[in-house]
Amino acid sequence: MASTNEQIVHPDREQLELGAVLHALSDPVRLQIVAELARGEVECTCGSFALPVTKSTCTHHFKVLRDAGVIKQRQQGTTRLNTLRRADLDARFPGLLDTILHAARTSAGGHVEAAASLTAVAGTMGTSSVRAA
Amino acid sequence: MASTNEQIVHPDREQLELGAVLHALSDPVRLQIVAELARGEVECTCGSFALPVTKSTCTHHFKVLRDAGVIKQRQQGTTRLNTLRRADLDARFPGLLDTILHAARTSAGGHVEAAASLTAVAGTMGTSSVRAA
DNA sequence: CAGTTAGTTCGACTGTTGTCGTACAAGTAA
DNA sequence: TTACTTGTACGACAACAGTCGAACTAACTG
Repeated sequence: MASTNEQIVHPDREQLELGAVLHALSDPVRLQIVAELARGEVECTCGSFALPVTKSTCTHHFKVLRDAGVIKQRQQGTTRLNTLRRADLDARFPGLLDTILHAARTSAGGHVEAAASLTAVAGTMGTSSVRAA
Repeated sequence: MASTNEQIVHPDREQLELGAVLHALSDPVRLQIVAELARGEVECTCGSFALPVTKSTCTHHFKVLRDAGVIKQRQQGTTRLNTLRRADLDARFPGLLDTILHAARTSAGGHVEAAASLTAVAGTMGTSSVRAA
């Protein structure tokens, strides 16, 4: 594993809180993560994101997203694969994710090109980091 | 006026930031304010909300909503009339407000009955606080 | 005029957030 | 085994958020 053998905990679908989700998505770094995650429906490692923060900060943001129920993390060797909990989010808050992602894409520009960097980085990644959905 | 003659500033439609809006709506008190504001399309005074906080905290929350561009405030005698900036929000972030309000209404229950209290309080209000849309 | 009403402003306080660096753990590759 | 890679854990820190109470301001009401 990446670190301790502590289990990765995710909230149940029924436990998702709107406030927590909105707060999780109100940070630009986390919104960028979710946007990249939503673009390609694949499992991405934490390191595959071109984020302007250090590793530890990155870990923190992924934990916030996970605790809010926005993403799911799965251990795979030394890496941690991330996926959007799209089904759960759509079930609890219909249309919320798509609406926010669309708003993030069209407005508040400047982070729209993030997907390109993701794709570029993904090309340099190892074997098991990305797999087709 | 309620206090100083300082002008009430609102951001332009183009200046609305998604992160700020999401952050503004991630607080339960503010979400309640917006939900009540959205229910009846009228101008409500700050005091017409049955909020579980003091006046000064209330002022703070209204300022956050105003700075984020979620609401518009207009001075009217000693009171301040609040309206949702629905048109601006819909223009910048299509569907976002309705989606969040719907999510707040259906899920995360417990604040759904807020509208009833608003109606009750509105009935006790003075003359110019509520007017038909 | 004095009193009431509606809301702001100003500290103050506590808790949370975003950030970092260093140290560490676990798997993978040489 | 020895590195290297990937990520976590742990302080630490400054900044911010939400809360309150007290003082204040301005309009309205008697």
